[in-house]
Amino acid sequence: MRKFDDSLPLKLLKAREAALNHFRPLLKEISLTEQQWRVIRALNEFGALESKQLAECSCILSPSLTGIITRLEQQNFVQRQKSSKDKRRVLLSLTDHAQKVFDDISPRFEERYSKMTEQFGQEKMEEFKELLELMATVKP
Amino acid sequence: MRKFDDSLPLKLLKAREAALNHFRPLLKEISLTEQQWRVIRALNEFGALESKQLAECSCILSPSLTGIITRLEQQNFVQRQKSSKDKRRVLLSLTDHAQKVFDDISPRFEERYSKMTEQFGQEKMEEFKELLELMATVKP
DNA sequence: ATAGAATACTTAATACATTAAATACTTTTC
DNA sequence: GAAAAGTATTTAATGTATTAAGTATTCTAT
Repeated sequence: MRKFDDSLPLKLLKAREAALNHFRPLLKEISLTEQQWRVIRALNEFGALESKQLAECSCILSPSLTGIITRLEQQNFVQRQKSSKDKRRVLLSLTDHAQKVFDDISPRFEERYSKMTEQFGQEKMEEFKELLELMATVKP
Repeated sequence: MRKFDDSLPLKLLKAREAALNHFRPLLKEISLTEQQWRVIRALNEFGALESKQLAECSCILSPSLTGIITRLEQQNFVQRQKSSKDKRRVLLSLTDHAQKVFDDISPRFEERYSKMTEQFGQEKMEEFKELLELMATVKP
């Protein structure tokens, strides 16, 4: 039978852990969790987003996102704003403070990302990302 | 700057989610979480293990494992046994019940694993796993 | 125009992740 | 041989994952 270690989900977990280890020191430095940072990155790129859209693109389920946003709001990183057209919807966006923190720190993330890519190998990384995208499309 | 979606950790997360979706229905059927199943699979392959070894090989941190084992013990899947040589250590092993459940269900996991591999492509899967292993070794 | 279906978000409950600190035991060192 | 340093596991505290259910609002079909 297939060995324990020959498990795709486990390998994906280990690879992700290894990748994240390149960025944890920076996250710790700015006292943000991995998920909080993902949310901030998404809002930085897309501007204001509704909760559902943000959940979709950041790969976080709505119930989790509610708590994450609440905490980011308390720390003055994100602001909630109810839509006037559809009162069910909530618009989320970065505060000026968050934008500043992001602009300050993101070059250092980029730097580490480059080093990681370099260590892994540029070409391999391209190939790797393509395979990851392909796997993301495989349906049960 | 690099786009939000062009993030290795995010791609790894999405790929893992997609992979896990192949097995979630089975896990739900036997009412075990992904982590509980990982622990059971490890104990099935390696027999009795100390807590630290189990944490290491199943990629679960010790504090998390304590809770997981406690719950598996309550459900009669795992038994704790203190080492007589070193009273700090705890030996963990599957109960007969767990072994039976494992033997019954694992062929169906294998079946789904094969289908997933087939959909993805056998050769691509080999290549993919190699890249994942390589990534797991890249250090910050 | 309105009952009922659908949608967006939140709450609730349980399980796991992460970091720090505590506990209990073992090994080292002087 | 006892204090100090180290180790294995657990506890504690906070944050996130997952599923189900609740709330408020909007849409749809009569």
